[in-house]
Amino acid sequence: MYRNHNCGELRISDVGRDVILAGWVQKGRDLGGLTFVDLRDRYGITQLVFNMDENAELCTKARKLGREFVIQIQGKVRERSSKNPQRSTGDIEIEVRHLEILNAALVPPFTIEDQTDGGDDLRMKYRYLDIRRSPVQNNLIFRSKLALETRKYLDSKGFIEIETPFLIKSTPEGARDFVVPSRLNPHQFYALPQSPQTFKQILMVAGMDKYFQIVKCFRDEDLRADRQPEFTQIDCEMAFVHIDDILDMFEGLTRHLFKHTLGLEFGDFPRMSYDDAVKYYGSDKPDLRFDMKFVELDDLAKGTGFSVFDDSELVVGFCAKNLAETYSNKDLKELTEWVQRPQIGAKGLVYVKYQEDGSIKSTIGKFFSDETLQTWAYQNGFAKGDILFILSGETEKTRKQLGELRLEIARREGLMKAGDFKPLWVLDFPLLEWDEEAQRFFAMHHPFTSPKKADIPKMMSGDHDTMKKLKADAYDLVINGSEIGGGSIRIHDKDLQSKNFDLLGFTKEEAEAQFGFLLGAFEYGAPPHGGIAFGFDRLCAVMNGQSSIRDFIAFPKNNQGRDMMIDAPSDIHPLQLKELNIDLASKHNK
RNA sequence: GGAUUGGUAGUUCAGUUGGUUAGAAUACAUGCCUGUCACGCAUGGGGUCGCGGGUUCGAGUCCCGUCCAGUCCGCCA
Repeated sequence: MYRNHNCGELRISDVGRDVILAGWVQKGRDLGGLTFVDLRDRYGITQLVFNMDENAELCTKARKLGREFVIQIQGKVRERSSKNPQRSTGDIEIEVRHLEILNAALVPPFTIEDQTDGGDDLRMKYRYLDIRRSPVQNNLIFRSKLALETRKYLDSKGFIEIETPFLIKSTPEGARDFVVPSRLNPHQFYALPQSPQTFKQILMVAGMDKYFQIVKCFRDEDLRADRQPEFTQIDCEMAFVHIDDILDMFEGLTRHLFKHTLGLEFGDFPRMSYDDAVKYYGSDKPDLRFDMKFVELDDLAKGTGFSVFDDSELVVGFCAKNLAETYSNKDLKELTEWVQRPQIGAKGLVYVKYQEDGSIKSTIGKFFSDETLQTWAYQNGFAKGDILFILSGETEKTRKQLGELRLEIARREGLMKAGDFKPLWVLDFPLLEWDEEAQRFFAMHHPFTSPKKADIPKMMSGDHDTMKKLKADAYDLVINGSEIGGGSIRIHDKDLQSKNFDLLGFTKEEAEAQFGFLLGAFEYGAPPHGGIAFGFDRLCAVMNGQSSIRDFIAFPKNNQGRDMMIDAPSDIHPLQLKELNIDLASKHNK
């Protein structure tokens, strides 16, 4: 027997008990005649004590233990004479009788402590050491719990978990595919799924009307703190449903998950149209933990002879409460430079300070009288002490820029509070998105998304501008400004699906070659259906108030898509290449 | 593809205007210490200043190139 207790469970009530423990040496404290060793496993830390008077040989051995040695001890639980209330096992210690070193360890390259001194790349390279740290362990334990609760809820609602294949067909729409060469079919490739989308739709046609899967998906795009090339989705699909059936079901799932992991309960999630989200928050995923809703100032600001505003498509601003006295001219200048950075790209930043004494201070004071600016404040409900930030220009760009500024102010003012959760449904996304460069439409969600019923006739006959305005039965679940889930009612009619492919620029032949199986399935009795997919890694991170998903993934990839621990991707043996009929000559000729 | 920040001891970082032998903390090693739990005290070892080139009497510091890492934009149906 290696152990009969773990390192986190012994209490004062266990005093006198003979125990066997095993684990890693967290740290030793050698006081001369007395040596303490903290023994750690994933359940906690238990203090071992060795006394020179009682057993000099054993104590000497204990003094030589290094960090992260794996040891097994046998001893008796006893009450401490000086307790440590910081630790759950702090009332007791183990008076050790036998000590066995199961495995010695090198000095770790960073400290295995909650607040480690290790940088990110070291932690990734030695991920097995990093995962010994309790913050990372807790994240992985949370993830496991979240997956379990997901299965519990969906099972209770009659969902069936069905696995779909990883080796599938590459399609040009959407993200870049990871491809896998086929040995049996020379010069042909599988693609790894970006999502099980078409398979879950086929399952609906097959009559498995409530499907889900906690599944890996793969996208060969650049990485971010919240984006990995392989990531996990809670992928769901239901047949015979309208939008509300889906929203209700998965609002229920979200509630269940928050309740059973964090103990938090929510009322009904607010719902907002895509158009309103963009108009009032400059984003299709607004963070509603704070206000700063946009106010459009066209009526007030235009037509007064101030050309910057007169020449703008849109003049829009928001009110930052109680910042007039906090933000100095220097701060505002710095903020102006911030919005002018190429990543944001605004030309300048206009502000109107409605100061505590009632006076107005503004970058546009030269062009507008104090009375006029006071009217702006008055009409938009600003109070003394507030700042009105204004951007102007082309509508879409300006809204996006102001949305970024809104988030930046929130960051600076600490308004993005961890532990505060503001879920939101964003509804009625556009069906299509025009791509200037490619001179064609792309599906905003994906090519299987159903247009709103009322828009179907327009879709059949409409011109270019009408197409831009088509709305889809598509929805996103947003929490704290993070897109947690997205889905849609799908097209289940062959002709409508063909028309949609047509709008997206597919020829009949291309549509048939790439999605013929789906179009074929639709001819054999496809039920109305729809679904949603949750970004599982991102949900874990958001629920824990973190922005990076990497610490919720046991073995994540770095910015370059590399696994630093196993050093992948890597070269493969020429024989493997030969078997796959792949010639890398071009690589060596370079 | 682009913007930006960083790369100095095992680790996290400091290093002024270009100027003596490159520092701190922590980790590590040795010694002392019988109630520590961020133990304490003393001593010690530890550096290709990412790499290559240039400017200079002299480069961790300035310039050019390059590699690596982080964040962001593009991209991510």
